[in-house]
Amino acid sequence: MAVKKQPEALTSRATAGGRATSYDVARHAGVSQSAVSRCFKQGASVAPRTREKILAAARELHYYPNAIAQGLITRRSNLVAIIISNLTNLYYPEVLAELTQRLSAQGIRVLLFSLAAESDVDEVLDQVWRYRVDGAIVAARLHPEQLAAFADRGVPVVLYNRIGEGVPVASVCCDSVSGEHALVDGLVEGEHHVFGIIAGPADSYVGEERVEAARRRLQQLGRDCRIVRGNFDYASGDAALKELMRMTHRKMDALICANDLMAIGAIDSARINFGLEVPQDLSIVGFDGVGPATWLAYQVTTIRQPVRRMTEAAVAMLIERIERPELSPEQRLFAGELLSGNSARLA
Amino acid sequence: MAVKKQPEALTSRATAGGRATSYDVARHAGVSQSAVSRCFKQGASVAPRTREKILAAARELHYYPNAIAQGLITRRSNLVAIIISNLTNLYYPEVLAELTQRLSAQGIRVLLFSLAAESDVDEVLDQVWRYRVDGAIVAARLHPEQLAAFADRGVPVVLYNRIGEGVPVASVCCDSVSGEHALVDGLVEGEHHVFGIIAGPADSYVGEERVEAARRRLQQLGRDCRIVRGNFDYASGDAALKELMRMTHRKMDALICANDLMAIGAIDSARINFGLEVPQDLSIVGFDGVGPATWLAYQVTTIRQPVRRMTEAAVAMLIERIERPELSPEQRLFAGELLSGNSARLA
DNA sequence: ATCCTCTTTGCATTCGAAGTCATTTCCTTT
DNA sequence: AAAGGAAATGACTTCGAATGCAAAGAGGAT
Repeated sequence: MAVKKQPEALTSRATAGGRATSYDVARHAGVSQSAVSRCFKQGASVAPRTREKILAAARELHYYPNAIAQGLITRRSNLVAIIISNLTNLYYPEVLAELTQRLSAQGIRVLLFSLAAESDVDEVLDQVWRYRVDGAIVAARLHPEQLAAFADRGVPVVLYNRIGEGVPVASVCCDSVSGEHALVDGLVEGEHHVFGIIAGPADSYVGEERVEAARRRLQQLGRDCRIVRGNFDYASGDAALKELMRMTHRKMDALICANDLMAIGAIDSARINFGLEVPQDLSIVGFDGVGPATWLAYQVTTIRQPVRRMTEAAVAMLIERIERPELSPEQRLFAGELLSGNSARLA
Repeated sequence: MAVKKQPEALTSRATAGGRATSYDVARHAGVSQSAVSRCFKQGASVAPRTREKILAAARELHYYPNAIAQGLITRRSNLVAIIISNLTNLYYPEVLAELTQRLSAQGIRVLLFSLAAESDVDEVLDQVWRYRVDGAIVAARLHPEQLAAFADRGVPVVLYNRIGEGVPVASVCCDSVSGEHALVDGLVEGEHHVFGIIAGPADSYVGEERVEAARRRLQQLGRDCRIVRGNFDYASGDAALKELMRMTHRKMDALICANDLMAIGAIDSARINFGLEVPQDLSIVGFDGVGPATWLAYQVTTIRQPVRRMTEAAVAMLIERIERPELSPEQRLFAGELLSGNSARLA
């Protein structure tokens, strides 16, 4: 059995250009390491004069508590993983910025994972486990087993704009159904007759939900529609419009797009490739309320997601669950706001 | 002097729903903790049969090495901070996604900091020091003292699209001078006479550099110009155009914008607010090559930044410096590519 | 069987801060 | 002045993995 060395045997690294430790500060201030630790902890018992001495020493040595060491001993990394699949979507950067700033404000750091392909998910999760994140916010498609892995490991998750498929998971979504109903109702009352829909990629939860909601509502109101699939980007809006024009013999007078970017692509295509007036000849609506939707040239009629409220809710839900892991999985649905815009003749 | 406890006194957490440690795996496989550690380390000496046993145990217990503990002992967190000021810029999401994916591919994790206001920088840096990141990529304005702090702490930095002001720091930039020269030369040869410039916010490095390059070149070619300041966003392109039209009595026939987003705002404004044809009545050029610049409605004549090559260089430079901190600060300048587009009559 | 080398393995220690517990200090009260 | 109690402080251990070092084992040559 070995005998433990005393702290004073440690050499100071503070002066050697490296980073100071709590021991360095302790020695410099003539106190124990425990005192230094307490000094940086909220509500710990330290005499005012001692605190002063220690803080002065800390300043002098440029001491910053090592979050890695803190994480090890407290079992709280103060890290949250944010997993996002397609950052180039125009919609997600805003969400990411909001989430990051809100988490920062709560003293939580963001470990960002951006997926190039869905197949990378497992590698990403591997890293998520290794870093012992306190929680995760996910805006990417996960298999049920992958979601279950979070539960197994006791890592709280909040899904953003998607729900757990088969697995109960906390989530924050923008209500596709009410949004699409508002759009469809407006279009129908606006005397449109031939409807087209541009769907998102098949593996997008919100994409499918929006299209399904729109289709159902049209059906309820006795209207038929043609559906073509896009992939959420500008070019696919253009391509899908061309396809729909072919299918409907150019009779289409209302187009519902699963997101704004495709709506914008379709608007440009209608005007430039088909010489149509939007909305006189063709009404086009989108979903999301991204920045370009309000540009003068477009003024897309769309449903704006309440990003601030949604991110606020996501962060709040996650933090709640980090602090009280027993909380049940809750789904929060936010109604979007109808932006009347100028790209559709709504009643 | 206290006597050290033996590892077997530790209780297993592997079965308790928590996370398995290397001790749990060791006990399960009937070996020592050191063996487990070696087993997960590249090129360490472990007998094949032992390795098998350990890997099997690890799989069974869902063991993932604790990156926090590894970081503490090895003094390598494998974390890199990415500090970005305005994520909503349309240009940065692409950069961020590229950087994140490239770093991931190198086994490095990204700690993301998104600034709401410049004043937040110091709080962000505080966190950067605490997490003992191995390096940082910065696309935000830092004071010389803030840059110096990185050097003091031996944390390598690479600046993205900005250079160290007064402090030598590694950086990756897109060449504003050659880019603006190409644009200006094209415009001048294209028989334009009344020039306007929409600058970026005064605190933007690239903004100032681009405008200065354009202004100088115009001067060299004996052309005068009016300059109005925007803030890089769409609305400010519109506002600045109005201001310039007022200043030049609507005679302006060439407009140089410090970025694409303002160019797009100006194009829309020219068409919609002033009934002008672009480029027949007014040529407008931008800078960046963001997604919307290639949309059918705009087809902005601009300089596209080679984002892939730039991010690749930034990551490579950072990793080099993490491994060999003595490397000198290098500045790498990438030439942009002229996208001829359709928003300007170039010669 | 003996000796020597090379590979495997385990022990003990270390990274830096947090927290438990025992001890000391300080102040108040009588 | 003594006693009581609260506040302040320090010694020591702990988190989980990496690693220097010594011991043990395997294999080869003689």
